Amino acid sequence: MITSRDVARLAGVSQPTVSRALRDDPKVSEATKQRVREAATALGYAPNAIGRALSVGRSTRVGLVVTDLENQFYAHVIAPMHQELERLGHELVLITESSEAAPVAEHVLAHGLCGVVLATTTVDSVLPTRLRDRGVPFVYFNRTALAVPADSVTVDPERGVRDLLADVVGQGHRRIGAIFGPRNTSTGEQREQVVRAVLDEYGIALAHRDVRHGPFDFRAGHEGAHALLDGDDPPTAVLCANDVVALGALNAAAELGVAVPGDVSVAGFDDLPTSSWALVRLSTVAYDLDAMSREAARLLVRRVDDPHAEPVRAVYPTRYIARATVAAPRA
Amino acid sequence: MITSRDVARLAGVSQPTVSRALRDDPKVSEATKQRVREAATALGYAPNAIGRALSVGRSTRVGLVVTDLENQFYAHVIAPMHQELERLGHELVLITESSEAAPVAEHVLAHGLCGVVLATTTVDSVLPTRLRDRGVPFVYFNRTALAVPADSVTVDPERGVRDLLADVVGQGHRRIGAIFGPRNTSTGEQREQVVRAVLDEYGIALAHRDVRHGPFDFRAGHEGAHALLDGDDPPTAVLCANDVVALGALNAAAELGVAVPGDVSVAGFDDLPTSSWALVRLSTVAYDLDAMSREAARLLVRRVDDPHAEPVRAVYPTRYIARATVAAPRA
DNA sequence: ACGGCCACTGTATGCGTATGCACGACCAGG
DNA sequence: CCTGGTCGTGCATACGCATACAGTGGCCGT
Repeated sequence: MITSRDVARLAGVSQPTVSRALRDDPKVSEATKQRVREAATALGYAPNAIGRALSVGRSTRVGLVVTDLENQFYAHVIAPMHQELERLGHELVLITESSEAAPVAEHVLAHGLCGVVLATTTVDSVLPTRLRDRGVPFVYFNRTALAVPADSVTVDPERGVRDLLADVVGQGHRRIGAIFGPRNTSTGEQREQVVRAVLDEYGIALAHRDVRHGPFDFRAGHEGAHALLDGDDPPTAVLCANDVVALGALNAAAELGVAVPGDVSVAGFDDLPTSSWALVRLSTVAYDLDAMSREAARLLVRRVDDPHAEPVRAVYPTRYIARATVAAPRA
Repeated sequence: MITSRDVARLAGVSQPTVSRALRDDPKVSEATKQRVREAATALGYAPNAIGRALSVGRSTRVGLVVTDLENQFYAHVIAPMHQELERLGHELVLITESSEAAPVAEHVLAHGLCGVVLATTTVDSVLPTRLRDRGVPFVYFNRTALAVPADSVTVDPERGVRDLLADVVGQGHRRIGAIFGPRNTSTGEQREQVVRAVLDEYGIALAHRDVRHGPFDFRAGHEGAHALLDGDDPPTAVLCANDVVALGALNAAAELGVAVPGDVSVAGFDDLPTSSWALVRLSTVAYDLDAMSREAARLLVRRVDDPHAEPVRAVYPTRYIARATVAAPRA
């Protein structure tokens, strides 16, 4: 391995001067910088991140805390976030939040991560508290747990859901069912509230038997839709917690021979690429997940550089995209 | 941060003794180990991975080199691999192979990764050579570049493709088209060869105009199928490089109003979860991607521990899964 | 001409852990 | 009683980089 010492020897300076020169310290003369840079490129020197991390007390690695790596949704979070972090000179390491929060917090410290993005926070998680107590910078992504304030990047479902429901109700649906997300997630809770509030404006209430709750995964949508649609008097429309859930529901409908949107309308939330497939054509609520992921990366890096900056709460707007899974109920 | 020195003070021993005791060095007496362990848990001490990495010259972080993080396929690689690595006490960091190979190799050294998994090698990539020259342990996953020998985990398409083609040909297809993968990937090349060889046994040759080549992504399948199916005399079956490509093809068919399998049969390779959706029901060639991903993780860790171990080449068998996208051509 | 300041560079040290080596204690054998 | 060995522990140091601090030399002002 080529070290700064090797570069120093070649450039005829001391090791600290190499360190300073390459980091563009103004206290080093231009001439020296030039020589050092030449020596560095001649040797193919690259600073050792481990050494630097040990020295400065923190690394350039940020963790992304996620529970369900197989979930399609996160692929579209990881990719842009990773790209943005790379652009900023940081690395992405994946962390799955296995049951206990303590391991995650310890993990962060022990491995010298400079900060973490929490993408699957539950409102009752102790992880944010732990991180705050240990002084680990973090940002909420998508979901939050506002008891512990921090930078956050979230979505405002209002506009999109309002327009979605305008379409659904406008088409004539009155018996509306829903497969909501977990109550202990801010996104699940918030979307449910908005749906109920807007429907209330139309004088529509969700029947208890038409409502399901479950995780944000395919299975929840699949099982939920089976339960909702298999009876003798199913709702004419099913609102889903997100697109992945909606995909589960669409497939359940297909299995049951229930036509979409002929027999039942289905709507999602997220507008994943899959949702625009010709085989799917899911009517859903869209927002800029890509931009959000990048912003989360930037916010975290900013936070790491300046731990006392005022927390920013970025909120992304939503819009309804009418495709082919919402239509008028059968007469 | 709590260091081994703090533990040493509390336990009344020296710092090196703490280091040895916690790593279960036989040269430390049981009594001392006991005291050290107690002190460590009392303080909530966790060894600092950075310090250790600097000291031993390598870390416990392994890189996964991938080009297309959005690709569904890799979600099903990353999840199990990550889990297995975690089990083995390692971390996963994502690396995207941006154009040049040099950056990746340097990156690995600079960030002290203990090894990498190459999941998107091309046969003409210089990365394997670079890694070998720099002594960085690595394993090939899925694809290989055999010019540079190393551990590898791959798939043997033979059995699955043979059975698939038996079905396709048995159903009566003679005009068969294909959207193959890139020629500079071992998987693309190998699958194409097997397909051609087996078809040859049936006395069938692929017409030049019925063959497309492209990356292993949705778009390639989508555009390829548009090209193949939009003419006045399309093939009656389209073999796809993998499931993601097949999904692109299925959607293109849907857009064109071409019925599957009524007007055209479509087959894939991989058997991703999506392929078994009721909306998709893709006939495809399956293998145990989950087990492969885990094995790659284990092999890499083994290689890191013993750089001179004999390279192992794990090859996974395939089997054909007939679902609903392959049927007899229209009379 | 000399004090003082600025610009630059080198020296020394620290970050947390691992490890070669030396040392002391203790025991057995001669 | 001394020698030689073993066992357990501490000491010193290394890993690669960053940084506080201590110089060194030159230049300017008086």
